[in-house]
Order: sequence, then structure tokens, then C-alpha cells
Amino acid sequence: MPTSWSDSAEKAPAGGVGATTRASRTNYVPPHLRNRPPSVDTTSAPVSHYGAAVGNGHQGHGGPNPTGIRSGGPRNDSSGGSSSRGGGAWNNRNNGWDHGRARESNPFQDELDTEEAFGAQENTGINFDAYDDIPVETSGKDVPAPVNTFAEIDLGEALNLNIRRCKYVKPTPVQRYAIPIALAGRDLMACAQTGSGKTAAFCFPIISGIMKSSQSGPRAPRVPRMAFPLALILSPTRELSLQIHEEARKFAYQTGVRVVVAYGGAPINLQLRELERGVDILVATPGRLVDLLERARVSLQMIRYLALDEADRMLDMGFEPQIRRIVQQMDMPPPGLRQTMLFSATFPKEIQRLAADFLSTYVFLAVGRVGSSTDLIVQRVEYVLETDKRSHLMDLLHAQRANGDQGKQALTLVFVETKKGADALEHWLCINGFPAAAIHGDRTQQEREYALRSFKSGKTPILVATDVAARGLDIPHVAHVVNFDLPNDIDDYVHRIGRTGRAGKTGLATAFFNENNSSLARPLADLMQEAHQEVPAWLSRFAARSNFGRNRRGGGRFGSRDFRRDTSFNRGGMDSYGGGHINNGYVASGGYSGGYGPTTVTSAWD
DNA sequence: AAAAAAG
Repeated sequence: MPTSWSDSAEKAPAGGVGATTRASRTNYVPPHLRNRPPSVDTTSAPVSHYGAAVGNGHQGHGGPNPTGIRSGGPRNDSSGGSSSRGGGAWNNRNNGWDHGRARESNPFQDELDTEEAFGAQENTGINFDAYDDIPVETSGKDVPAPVNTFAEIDLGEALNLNIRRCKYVKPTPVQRYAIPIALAGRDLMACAQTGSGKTAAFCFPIISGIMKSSQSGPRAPRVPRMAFPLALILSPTRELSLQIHEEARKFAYQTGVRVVVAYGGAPINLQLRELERGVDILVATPGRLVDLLERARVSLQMIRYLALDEADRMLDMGFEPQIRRIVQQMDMPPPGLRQTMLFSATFPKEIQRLAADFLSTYVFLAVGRVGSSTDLIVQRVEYVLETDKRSHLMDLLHAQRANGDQGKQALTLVFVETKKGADALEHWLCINGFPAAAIHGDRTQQEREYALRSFKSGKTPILVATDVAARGLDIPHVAHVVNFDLPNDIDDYVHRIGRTGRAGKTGLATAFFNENNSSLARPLADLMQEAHQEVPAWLSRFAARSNFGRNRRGGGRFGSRDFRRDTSFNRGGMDSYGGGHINNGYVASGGYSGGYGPTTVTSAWD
């Protein structure tokens, strides 16, 4: 199995403006396939990392002290599978949240269960070619050069050890570029395809930065029962925050960096207790964070890192006021005094413009075709009348069941438009002999998390979901995404189908299309064409028809929503972007829309 | 019009 995805990749011209590089002959090894690590005993290797890593401790447990020299002896590592740590390094560690860390459970344990349930991962038949020749683009001032290996980056031994524990062999494309940029302290707007390792891309630099500055950074004030996180990671759904937290905990394991999650629908007291134990990195959904801020249980004044996952979603109409409030109207340091990183697979232009408010001279990074689906997903569109949808779904599921191997559960994720629709379809599937669960915003948080677990484990291999599950969730083994109801926005479609075809695996996405979706015809047809999918002739006819009234549909969002926009960043070839303008750190409209190929239409920015 | 996010 290829382990080196980018050994021959060119370095991006440092200092270039509008630099464009193409990682040549790459063999991308996605996260979940990196289970052939060099044989390192990752659990017993002594840790010797730079000096002291630090917990941002609560004062009650001996938190930050003005000398910068942390007290406390070697930690009691009862859960890490190693009884003797590598000596002195641990001795200067801050044990500000000793109690918390003594309890730090091994976050790598859960992995094993899933692997067992689904059997060993196959490493054959993966289409690594899909990652060859992946277009990468950076723009901004003095863009740091990408790296080819984790070893090239000074992340620190403790973090490197966790990377090995995660079985990451080589950085993914977005990681190769984003990590050096972030480590250089630069603000970043990063676009990368679904399932390409974005979480690690912003977590590694944050964890590393917190570790490195542990003795030099300013000290948090001592305020009883108030937590002072150094980093804030916001995401649009509770389950995604949960997932980021789980992942970040792995990366931060035994680094002394403490990660806490806070989201709604769960008992706040548990979260408050966790916060009181000390928090370096806070992962949160906006609503619960605002609550915590209002209760004065969290202060953002020490924030040095701000990461928005699914950033375009976080800045769209529904979320923007809340995000502005958190980022601009509380006590968070302004751009320039904090490092801000925005990540998403899609990034509409108008949202990019909005995002500039939160950034300071940032680097724009695009890996792959922005807003595009990956070639690993086979996309099908079928014309299905509203009244026929259920029986059609049944046919698909029957066929799938017939084809599927006995032991292997092929997970199917079915997206519907409404919460009521999700309930109804789940019920209907169940009474027709298909074990299904449903997840949507009217379910209790317990029900939501149970449904997701039940789906992941294969207990209910069908999950009916609203858009709550459309973004970011990493659910291994989803073989099929069905858009029972198509979304109105092509970006939502991109995120939905991105739940399959992850980690280098192929996936299937089937959409039920009818007259109700005519507004999506054109963007959908365009997207499929870019992804080298077969576009049915009838869909093209729909597209041509909707094209006629296209100017009208702009009225919905931000005055003009340009459906042509950036679904294919690469339509005319990424290389042609070389002339892009940089204006105050962001890509100006002229450069942005220029070079986008034959279908270029007036930019929404113009 | 719907979904999400606080309770």
C-alpha cells in the first residue's frame, strides 16, 4: 500500500502571491487507511518533548502562576498503557489540572471496537489515482511552503507520538499546506474536499502552539469558576462538536493540553465541571457557548486560536449574528492578536467576503476543487415523483441487500428535507423490515447520539437524517447516500454526499429528482459534469430550462446568490489562477472570477 | 419553507 502521498510534490513558492502548485504523482493515504504504520510501539515509547507542556489550569488546582514555572511531579499515567514515562520532561509540567489528567482515559480505545465490528479494513481496490494531480492553490503574502511529511514539522514528540497512534503515515493534502501556514502564525481560509483531514489540519498547530508557548505566554487572571481557554473551535452541530472533541483528544493525549467540549441538549453541569478542571481548547456549538459566556463561566480573553469548522455554514444567515456576538462582541482578542482559521469544503464568495471581518491578512488555501464533490463518489440522479419515492427507496434497499455480502453491513444514509419527514420515513422503513434510525433537531440529544451510534455500529444500517447530519460527520463505512429529498442549495448537496466516499473509499450517492427540485437542476448538472459523472439527458434539459429564469433565483440570499459561483474552482484549470489578485489579504473579485474557465459569468462580487 | 443552535 502506498504510504507516501507526496514525496515528489513541489514546494510552493514561498513568498509568491497567487502561487499555484500542483502536487504531482501523489499517493494520498487517507486517515482511515493508514493502518499500516511503521512498527512502532506507540504505547511504550518514552516521551520526551520540548520542556513543559501546559494545561491551562483552573486556579483552584494550582493554575497558571506568574513565574511560568509549573509545579508538580511526574504524572500518574494509569491509562496510557505505559507505566514509566520518559523521565525529566514530565517534571516541569504544569499540573494545573492534575485531577483531570490523572483521569485522562485512553482516547484510542474506541477505535478498536468499530474495526472489529466491520472486520479488517481492506487496503485493496482503493483508487489512489483519484488523489494524483490534485490541484492546490494558495494565495496571500509570503505563503509558507508545504511539507511532505509530519517529520518535517516541529510538532513536538508528544504530538508526533499521537500521530503515530492515529496511524497517520503522511499528511493529507490539506494538512501538508495548512499546517505550516498555521504554524507560522498566519490566519487561514482553507477549502478542502469533504473527508480530507481538515480537523487534524487545525488541531495540530493549535496543540503544538499551546505546548510551545506554555512557559512564555501571558497568564490568565484568576477568577473563581471562570475558564480561560486558549483556543476555541466552533462547529454548527452538536454531533460535529462531539466528533471534533473526540479527535482532538486523541491528538492532545498526554501532551498536557486539555480539550473540553460544550454543546446544548446535554446537562450543563457536567460541562461546567469539566471547564473548572481547566481547559486549553474549547470545542463548542454557538448556543451553549453564549450561555456559558453569559453565566461568566467562560472568558474568551485568553483566546489565541479561533477555528471555525464548516466556516461557511457558521457565517451564513442562521449563524452569523451568534458568531459575530461571540467573536466580536465578547472579550475575545481582535484579529491580529489571535490566530483565526476557517475551514470548509465549500466557501461561497459572499461568505468569503463576510469572513474577511474575522481575519487578519490571511492565506487562502484551496485543495482540490472548491465546493466540488470528489471523484470517489459515484453520483446518480433518478427522476422520482414524490408519490413514488418510498417504493423507489425500497427497491434500492432491496437491491443493496441482495448484493451485499452477508457479514458486511453497508450503511445507507438517507437525507430528507423535514424533521417530520424523517420521523415518517424512519417509521415506514421499520415497519417494512428495514432497521432504520432517524436523527433530526427535534429529537432529544440522547436520541440523536443514540441514533448515530446505532448507525455507526451497524445495528441500524439505515439512518434517516435532516441536514443536521449533512456536514462534517465522519461515519466510516457509509456506502450509500440517498438524497430522498434534494436540498435547495448545491453546497448542501456537496456536504451530504460527502458523508460517503471518505478516506479514499468509493461511495455511491443517489438523488431523487422531480419538478420540485428544478432550481437545483443546473448546479447539479454542472457539479456532476465536473466530477466526471454521467449526467442524464433529462437533467440537462431541466438545467437548460431553469437556466432561463436563473436571474430570478438570486433574490433569496444576500441579494444575489450566484449558483454558478465556485462549484468548480478548477473549471478552467487551477493553473490559470496564477494571476489572481490579492487585496488586503483576500482574493478580490476580479482575480477570483477570472480564469475560471468557459462558463465564467459575472461574479456576485462585481 | 426548512434546518440548526440555549432552555
